[in-house]
Amino acid sequence: MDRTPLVRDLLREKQDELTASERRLSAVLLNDSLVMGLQSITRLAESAEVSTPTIVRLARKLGFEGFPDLQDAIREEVAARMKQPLAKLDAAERAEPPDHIVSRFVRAVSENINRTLDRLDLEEFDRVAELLSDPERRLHLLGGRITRSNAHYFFNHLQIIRPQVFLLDSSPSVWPQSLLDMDERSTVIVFDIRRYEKELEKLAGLAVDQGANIVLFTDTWGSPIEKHAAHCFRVMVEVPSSWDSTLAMNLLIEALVAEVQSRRSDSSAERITALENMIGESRIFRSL
Amino acid sequence: MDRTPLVRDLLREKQDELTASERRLSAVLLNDSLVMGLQSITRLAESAEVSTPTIVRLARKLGFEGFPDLQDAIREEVAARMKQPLAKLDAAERAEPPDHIVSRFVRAVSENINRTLDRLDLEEFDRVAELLSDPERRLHLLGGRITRSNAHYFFNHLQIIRPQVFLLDSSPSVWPQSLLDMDERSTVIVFDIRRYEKELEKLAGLAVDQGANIVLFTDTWGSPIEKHAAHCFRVMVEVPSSWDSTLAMNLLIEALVAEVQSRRSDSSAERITALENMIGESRIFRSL
DNA sequence: TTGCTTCTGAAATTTTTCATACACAGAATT
DNA sequence: AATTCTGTGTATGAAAAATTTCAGAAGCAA
Repeated sequence: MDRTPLVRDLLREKQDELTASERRLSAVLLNDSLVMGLQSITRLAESAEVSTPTIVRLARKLGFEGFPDLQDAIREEVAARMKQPLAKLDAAERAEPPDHIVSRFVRAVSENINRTLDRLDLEEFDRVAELLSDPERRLHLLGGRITRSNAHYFFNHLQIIRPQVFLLDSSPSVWPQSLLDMDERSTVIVFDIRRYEKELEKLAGLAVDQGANIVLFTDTWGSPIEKHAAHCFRVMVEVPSSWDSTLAMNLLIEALVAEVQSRRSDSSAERITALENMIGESRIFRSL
Repeated sequence: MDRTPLVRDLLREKQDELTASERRLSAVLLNDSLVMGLQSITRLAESAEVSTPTIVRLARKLGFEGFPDLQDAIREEVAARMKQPLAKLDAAERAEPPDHIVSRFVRAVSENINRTLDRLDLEEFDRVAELLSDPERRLHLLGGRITRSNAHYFFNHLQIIRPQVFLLDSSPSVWPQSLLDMDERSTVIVFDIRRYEKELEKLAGLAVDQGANIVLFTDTWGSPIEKHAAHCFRVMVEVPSSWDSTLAMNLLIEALVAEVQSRRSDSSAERITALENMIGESRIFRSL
């Protein structure tokens, strides 16, 4: 048997030459480590939601005679992988140099996420989800220099799901106006990681004085805002970089978004439909 | 069909009841971790030097309806084994209720990250890092409705590290002004995931016409911008939520930030010091 | 707009697969 | 020695798979 290039590599290599539906197919194949490709062409077509001719065309594009020929190559590849001990797969299969920044980064991020979850109190998560699902409560979001992006991301989604969501301006000079609205029917979500910013603490303190509830996202060292916060998520942020990683934080945010959405799926569905309509209409006015 | 008993175990278990040629067949199957069983019945028969009826008989003996049924079971078994051990990113062993949204989320995110990395071309990553590290090139960032937050995050960091970084306004009506600056010395970083936005593509096209280089972050289904892009990162975004997850994308962004920073660590250090000073001074003016 | 190219899947066609019927060989039983 | 039983393979056709053809859809250029 000639040293056929691996189907995986072929797929990745030719990715650019593939058409839309061929790429859909390729995604399905790469997803399950090619195992999907061991079905009949018909079933594979259904799985990938393409037609059988598309599959044949892809096979030819990769240099095979037809689908069965491609399938043979896949089978060999799978067989070869099955012989390896499982533990080795991860490192062996991925041909990355282990010291490449991406590899080191992923290791650090995995560690961060794991340790963040270790510390996460699921009941607190649920309580916060409930708090954020209450449409009667106003939500104010606020972040620091770096974490403002995270606040923005959270804001972006929450605003679609529910009413009464506000993102504070990046300039502290206009915060006082927002502060006026923060009372006992408000929840303030603050992001504050290392190089904690005085302004944030100041605002958090004032908000609490007015009766607002604070939900804090911070790192493990502890922001000064913790003492004001009703709920607090501590995430790991260290990575091999001059910067901190907010990935673990984003994970929590995304999980919260998913949970809040599912808690109010009925009402948010209406809201989303209304929103889509508006986007449709406003598009008319856009030029470019 | 939830046939929990593994084919492999079934074979070993019933070994005594098997006839001579059935046993020959069973040996072939067990030999290659069942992968041989994924061929057509004809070829499997040849490999094991038995006749096709023998194979059907064995399948029935094991409790399957026929050969395809057995083959399905084998395929599932192989697929299960091929599933990558998710490095350290695995919430399954954790004490969390496995069906809690957080747990499900983490599992999905792990998969996304692994698969995204599987597809990542490290050389392309390096080329993009180099592109972004060139201080002579202007960088314009741009995202869609949801991905704008990611663009913002990237912008936030790049702007600190290097000069000439610009974030396009969220309103397309003012894009033309930015477009003026996009020439062959510009790199445009576009984020575009599903529910691809026409405006983004339009802008990308125009930017390319002016000679700009496009770096695209998209999902695996393929944004229409791909055809304009000089570099393209495809990330997995599916999670158990109504929303897509941009975590894998954030990972790439953070890794790029780290790499760009380290490539120009000398010059960016100066820049950061200067920035810190400015923050220190401007704080004087802040009131609250 | 109009024609041109590219992509895609429905449908028709060819090829292969899979299961069945059956024949035959050898072993065990009468 | 004749008869049954068991294990096996050959031959066969229905069913499914793989390929080809072709026409419509979608995008692009002029």
